[in-house]
Amino acid sequence: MHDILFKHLEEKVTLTPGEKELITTFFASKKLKKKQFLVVEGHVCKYLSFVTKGLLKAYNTDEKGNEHINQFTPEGWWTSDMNSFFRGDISFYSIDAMEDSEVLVITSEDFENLTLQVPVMDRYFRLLFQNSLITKERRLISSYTHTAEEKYKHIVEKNPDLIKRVPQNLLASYLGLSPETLSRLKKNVFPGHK
Amino acid sequence: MHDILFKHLEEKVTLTPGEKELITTFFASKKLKKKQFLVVEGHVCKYLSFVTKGLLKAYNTDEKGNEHINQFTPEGWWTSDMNSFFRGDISFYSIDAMEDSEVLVITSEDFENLTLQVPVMDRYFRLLFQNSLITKERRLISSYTHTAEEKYKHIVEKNPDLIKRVPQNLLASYLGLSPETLSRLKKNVFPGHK
DNA sequence: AAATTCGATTGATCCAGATCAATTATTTAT
DNA sequence: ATAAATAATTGATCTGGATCAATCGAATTT
Repeated sequence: MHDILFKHLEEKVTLTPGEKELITTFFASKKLKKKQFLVVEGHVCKYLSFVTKGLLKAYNTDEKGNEHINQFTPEGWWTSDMNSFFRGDISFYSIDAMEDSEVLVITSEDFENLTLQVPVMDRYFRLLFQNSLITKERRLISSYTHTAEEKYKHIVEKNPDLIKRVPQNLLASYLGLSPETLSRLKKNVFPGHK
Repeated sequence: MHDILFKHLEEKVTLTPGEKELITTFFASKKLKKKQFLVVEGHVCKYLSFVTKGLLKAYNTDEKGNEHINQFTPEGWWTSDMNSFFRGDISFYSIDAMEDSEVLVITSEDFENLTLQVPVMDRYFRLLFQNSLITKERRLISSYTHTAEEKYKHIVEKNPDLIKRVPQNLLASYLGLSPETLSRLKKNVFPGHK
């Protein structure tokens, strides 16, 4: 259960058996059925969650009722409304399961204790956030500089795996496009294909 | 010189006198005249820089020759092309001084040594990156959901200080707008004013 | 202080992608 | 299996903001 978590932690930092044991005690396991919510927009996001199985999505609903997907989270990745989790504000995003899923969750108080008791976790999350920041920055620049078609080509190339698991309308939302636009531009990207 | 740096570090973590002394040895001071480059797009970004005076900008030039500003960095903030600095790739951004400025710089090897010798720096940067990530995420969602006018109103409200120091065409670039659009929408936001 | 460079404004036109609407798959639930 | 709900496609139209172009203003440079 925690094996996937340790595998990921140990890609970035070295852990002693004692630290591993301690880390285990901080996380609770949670099963989510498809469509079940982990966080609901407007509530406080109580958990930082590591996905061990399945696929979640985090999204915001704007004033006009349009949903904007912020993140897809498959196995081996973390998800949360960070602003809500770390600062206690109400959550801007809802997070729900796109498939039957399993997550390891930690509360913010426990997160604080974990980093104090196992300082190398600060290093792990420093590296994790550092990488996320690089990715997020790229996405932001891409949102300004790339055309709809370029954005689609790019994600197909970089995340072929994800494309297969995600309905097209939700992928459109993630890319900041309307479903119609994504449907149309596919013909240009794969002219010959069904 | 390093005082501003310590003031900022100590907002997030506690440092012993010994740690402070050690930290000091890792940073070199650098003066930049207005328009001078700290990094040039296409080269490796050698430094992570803490601005102690002045104002820098980080920007990318796309295929069509348009500049897209990624970040304005005034005193008390960090700047770098993180992907280049941490991974050694060539830099996607250029960074230059918008005013005569002073920065404290650290190389990536020294950054690695710093975090190993002063582990609490991992915590500091974990917290720093965590906050940056929250901000960057908001900007990304905003780029999809908000109109040009909303983006402008928002930044005027949140960064009134910055607005005064930044020419309008560069602010437009930061917001992903053309200078013409920003000029026009101002009339709607401040109808009475000159 | 004149000259040059750079930024801001205003007007006219254009276009990528959104929106509205209808039709046809494809899932999901019963 | 059948019905109901949801997703994808296609067509027609609209629009926010970009682009092109000219003028005006402000700041640097010599």
